[in-house]
Amino acid sequence: MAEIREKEQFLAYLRGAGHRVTAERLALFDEIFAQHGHIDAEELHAAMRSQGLKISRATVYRNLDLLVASGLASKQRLGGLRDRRFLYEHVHRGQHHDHLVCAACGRVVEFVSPGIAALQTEICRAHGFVPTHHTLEIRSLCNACAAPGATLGPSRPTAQRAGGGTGV
Amino acid sequence: MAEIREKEQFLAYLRGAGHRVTAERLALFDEIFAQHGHIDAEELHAAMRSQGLKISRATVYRNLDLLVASGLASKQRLGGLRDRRFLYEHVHRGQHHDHLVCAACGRVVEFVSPGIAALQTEICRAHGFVPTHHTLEIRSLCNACAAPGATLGPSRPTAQRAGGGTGV
DNA sequence: CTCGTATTGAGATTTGGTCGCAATAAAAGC
DNA sequence: GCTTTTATTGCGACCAAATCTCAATACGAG
Repeated sequence: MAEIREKEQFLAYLRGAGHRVTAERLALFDEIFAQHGHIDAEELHAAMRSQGLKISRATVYRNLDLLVASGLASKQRLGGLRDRRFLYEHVHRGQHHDHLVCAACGRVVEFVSPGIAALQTEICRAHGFVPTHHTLEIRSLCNACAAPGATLGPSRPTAQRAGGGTGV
Repeated sequence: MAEIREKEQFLAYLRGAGHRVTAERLALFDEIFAQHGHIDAEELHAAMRSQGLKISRATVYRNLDLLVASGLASKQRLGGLRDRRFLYEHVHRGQHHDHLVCAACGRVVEFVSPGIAALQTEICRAHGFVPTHHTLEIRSLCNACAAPGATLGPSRPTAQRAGGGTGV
């Protein structure tokens, strides 16, 4: 549990924005920080219920938006299989990574690339976009799915984290 | 009307895959090539109906998938406002571009960046993805939406095309 | 502790997209 | 050209994801 700073930040955000601090909001915070990778609202709700927590679906959806507004969670649809639902992910102060997702099986790999980050900024500036709040996503095919006789189905929705700054 | 080659390609694809050439398919082809930017299935359907064409919603959806399978149209959700629906775009032989989309107003700018394309390939290879079929999307904020007192709403859903190879 | 009001829960509703099936119409064969 | 076969169409029902409504609840200011 090293997300104490983050919880402080969440509380500060809530109070600063005139929102109340409710048991549901804290529980949701805990849950999303307990989760490892990308998770959707439905799964999050199920996970909480199965722990005996009483929280409604609507509340999960509503408060996820709050968590995103506070800057502590990101919400995005990743391409490929799982793009039917929004996926949420907790954010650790300032740390940013981008996503490489397999268009066939939905596998997600997180990566950090200084090179691409720089170009991203260039491109934004060149086209009248401000160079902040980027989100970059590359949709491609993982080796397994690209293999000749690939089954082309959801194999394992695992997300692995790539070592920072591969130098690429 | 310079999309004669493309129509040939579509017909070739249909026959090659054992599909029939129907009036609806040709009409849909014409419509998507008559459209300028990204358009969703619902809008496409409405546009066709308003021209007096009789085609059902289901048929539009079904045949859009076909058009994508033929390689003549792309289907993707772009981040930001309009990410509720899939957006379609006709594809001119082999030409590829990526998207820069405003997370607030949904404005989309198309760009081509050799530099980013190269890094994309590197990153794919580095993480066990095959370096083909990329789709790269940068979500950020356009100047208008990032401005201090921005209204933060859908201003104009126009898509402008950026000149090829900015050298960036 | 009391009170005003934001928040919650349950279910209805909306939205985007797919499905099942009878009617229709490509296109192959004669 | 006329059948025959069978993919395709259109319609409405259906499904999933997310949002909304509104009465009941509970946070937190005073």
